Parts: sequence; structure tokens; C-alpha cells
Amino acid sequence: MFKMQTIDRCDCNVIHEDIVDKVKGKMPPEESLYDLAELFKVFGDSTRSKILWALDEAEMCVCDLAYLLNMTQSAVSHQLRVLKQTKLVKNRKEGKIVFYSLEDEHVRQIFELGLKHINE
Amino acid sequence: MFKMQTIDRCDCNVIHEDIVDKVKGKMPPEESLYDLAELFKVFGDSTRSKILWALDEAEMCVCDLAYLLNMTQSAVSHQLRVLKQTKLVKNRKEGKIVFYSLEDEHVRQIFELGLKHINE
DNA sequence: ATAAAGCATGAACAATTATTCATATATTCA
DNA sequence: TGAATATATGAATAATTGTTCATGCTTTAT
Repeated sequence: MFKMQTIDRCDCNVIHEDIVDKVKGKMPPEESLYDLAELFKVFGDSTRSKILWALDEAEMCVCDLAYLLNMTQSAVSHQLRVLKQTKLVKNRKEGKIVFYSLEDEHVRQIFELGLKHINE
Repeated sequence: MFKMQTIDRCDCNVIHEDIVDKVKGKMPPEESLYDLAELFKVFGDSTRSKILWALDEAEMCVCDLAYLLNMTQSAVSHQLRVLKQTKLVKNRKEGKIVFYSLEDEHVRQIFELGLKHINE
């Protein structure tokens, strides 16, 4: 008895069903993969990468970052919000100045792995 | 003699000039940071993350991937091109079938670091 | 109190990008 | 040779997103 399967989106046929089934069983849940992509998306912007790299060197306030990266205070502030939501940076307030610093020790490791790939 | 500096984009003042100068000296070249962001941008899409994850389990052809991920063959093919340009996957041809596989051993490590962060 | 400085934020705009659709190429098979 | 299958790709569309601009909040200093 042959198998007549209706395929939704794919406009071609499953060629190696055994492999597909095996891999399908090992795939992480949809949500994990989505979260993972969301995390890397944060690293996937030069501005945020620069901010993270800078904060890995020293705790800094928003104005310092804006000056260092030659950006408007607003743009930096917006991106810091994204980084904070992702729990990559934290901040503390001292008077009217807000200091930001890295929250996660993995940041440097992730960068280093990335560099490894780039430098083959 | 005080320093009168003209600031380009930043609409506020440098507060901690010593720190900024120190960090500025340690920042990687602009180009490295850009390339790094470009790499992570590739990981920053669920579709591509899924493809990479799947290929980490087994070598697969385009149709298999399309079926596994419930996507059109065209969409998968487009993303595979991106992954190949970034040297994250490679392919070999066998008749009319093209098999894709991971090219970089770091992929799994990068995913694992990402998961570590997500799971605190 | 009022001004000024540091920072946050909503809305608008511009740019990027993932997917779809149509079609082209390449290979196998009858 | 012609049909069918696997894959690639250009163009168009829709959705996402980074920055700017204007403005609001908070704290300090006068």
C-alpha cells in the first residue's frame, strides 16, 4: 500500500523520508528555535554589537556611549532598551546618570565564537 | 587650557572622557564589528536557525528541508544561498539532487551558548 | 522655582529583508 | 526527444526594523 500524502507548503516530494523523520524527532521545540533566533537577532546589528563590545570593556553611561559610537543619544537609548529586554545589559542609576554594563558573561564567548568563524 | 570639542551626532556631553578614551583604544576595527554583526544576522532568523539545526543532525536535500520545515522549496533555496555565502553550509550534487550539510563546526557551539543565555 | 542636563519614549520615515510567484536550468527517465 | 523532477533565481510584495525628531520625565544646580 503506497502512501498518498497531501503536502501543505512544499511544492516537491519528500525524498528521504527516513532521514526527515529522524531529524524531525530531534528538532527542538518551535518556541526554543524562535527564542534563539530572537537572541541572535540582537547581536545581528552593528550598533548593538558595538555597544556590547564597549560595555565588555567598561561600564558606561548613555552619553559616553553616544559619543564613543558617534550616534545620537536617542538612538543609543533605543538600542539599550532592546539589550536590556534581552537581559544582555543591566543598569544602575547615580543621580541623573544611568550606567550600563553587561549582564551576561556569555556575551564575550559568543563574540569569540563568531570571530573564529569569520577568521576561518 | 580647557578643551572645546565639537560633537557631531551626540546631542549630549562626554561625561567620563578617561573611560571613553580607554575603551576607544580597545575597540576592534569598524569592519570586524560589521562582519560579526552580519554573521549573527544570519543566525537571527528562525528559518535559517531551523535549517542549521536540521543540518546539524543530518545531511539533507532541499526538498527534505522544505518538507521538514513546512516551507516552499523556493524559500528554503533562497535561505540556503544566504547560508552558503556565509560559509555556514556546503553542498554536493548527486544527479539532480543537491545535498546540503554544515560547513562549520562552530555552529553547534554558537547555538549552545545561545541556549545557555536563554535558560539563564 | 526655574533652568539645564541626562535619559527615555512614541510616532514617522527610510531601509532592509523574508517570502511568494513565475520562470529558468539541469538531470533523469521513458 | 519530450516529460517530469529537483533546484535556482529575479522581481514584486509585505513585514520588520533602525534612526530621527519631538517631547516628556527626573535629577541637579542656581
